[in-house]
Amino acid sequence: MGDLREPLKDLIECGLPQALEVMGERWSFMILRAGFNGLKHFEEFLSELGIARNILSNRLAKLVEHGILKREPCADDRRKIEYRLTEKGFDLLPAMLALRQWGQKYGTEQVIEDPVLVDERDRLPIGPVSILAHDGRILGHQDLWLTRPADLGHRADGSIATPAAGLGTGDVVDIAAAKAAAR
Amino acid sequence: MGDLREPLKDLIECGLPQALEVMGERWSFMILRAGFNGLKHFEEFLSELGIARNILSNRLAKLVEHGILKREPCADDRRKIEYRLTEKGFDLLPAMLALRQWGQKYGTEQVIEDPVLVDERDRLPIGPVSILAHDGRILGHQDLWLTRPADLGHRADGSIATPAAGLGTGDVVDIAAAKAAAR
DNA sequence: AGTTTTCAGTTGCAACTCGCAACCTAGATA
DNA sequence: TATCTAGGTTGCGAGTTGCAACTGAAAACT
Repeated sequence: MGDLREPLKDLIECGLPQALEVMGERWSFMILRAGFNGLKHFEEFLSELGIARNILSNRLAKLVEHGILKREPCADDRRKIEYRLTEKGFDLLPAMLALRQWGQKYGTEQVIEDPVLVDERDRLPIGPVSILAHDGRILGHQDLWLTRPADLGHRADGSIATPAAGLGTGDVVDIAAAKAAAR
Repeated sequence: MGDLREPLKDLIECGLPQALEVMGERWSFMILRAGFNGLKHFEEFLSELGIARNILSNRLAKLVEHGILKREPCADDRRKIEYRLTEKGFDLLPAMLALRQWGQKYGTEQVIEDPVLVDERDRLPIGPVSILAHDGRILGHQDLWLTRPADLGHRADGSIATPAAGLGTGDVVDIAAAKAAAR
């Protein structure tokens, strides 16, 4: 497949484009979810997702290529191939859950989650996926600031501080100001 | 393994497909990120992202339609239109950050994050986006299980409990087993 | 052994989406 | 008035998706 198009990758000032390169594809997250649910074989994914064969083949290959799934021939039946999550794949769980929780919160159709995801220790439902401070406090978007590495640990003193929830474009410090100055 | 596997249920049992309906589109997350960075106007998104005009127009309309952005004519210049994040849009921050952190962790190219996202209170970098238990403990994928709502709060006793961390399909599968198999 | 079924694909083709460039319209600016 | 600017829309070629049919090898029946 000739990739004449990878504009996303050009904006490599944060990890987002890198993540989207793989997971931004149409079925990637659904396949990942199926993987978390324990599906391993081609035909399982096929009937579970209702995806076209060629697309599934292509997506699985891409996920394997990017190290999110491992492709291994089955021991007992050598026609079968097992697609299993790698550690890299498992590390997508927070992202997937966050997306899922968001979809659930705002989805039009009221989703009655028949099987509920719980903490195995006390069997109580898990809380929302959260952004944590270094000391474990839960942060909201109001609590986030953009700083240069050099300024780490220094409190804002009026001129250095950035009243913006910037998230990694590579813009210097104050994004709004930079934009304003640019015209 | 799961012999209790129930007939495959619809995929719509979890919020993921709902979330992907909007955010699964090719540029949605990049536009969202730009929104978090304070960009508001069409031409700003255009030059920041390098996206085609028609696609940007289409994506913005879809994001507005889904209530992630608000479209409001500018007061001072009536040609201009402001696209601003709604609360629903801001609620995507954990998902976006989780994705970004994953991309940063595994990205091929070493991203030197020049501006770092920090907790505004102490200006220390934020921690990883995490799955929390109801009491605030950070959970890994080993700690997650799938239960029926009726069984909430009851410890596993061998027959009722479901040793699974399925994430919405209704399948009953052990995520720990999947993880063990992954290596 | 010979036939059939299952698994994991590949190929061909129609429909759709993307990206680029050009064009359009209302509102500012000179 | 003419021109510029912001935010689109339209047309076209290329790329992507989905469906159905075909392949090839390894099990499973007969």
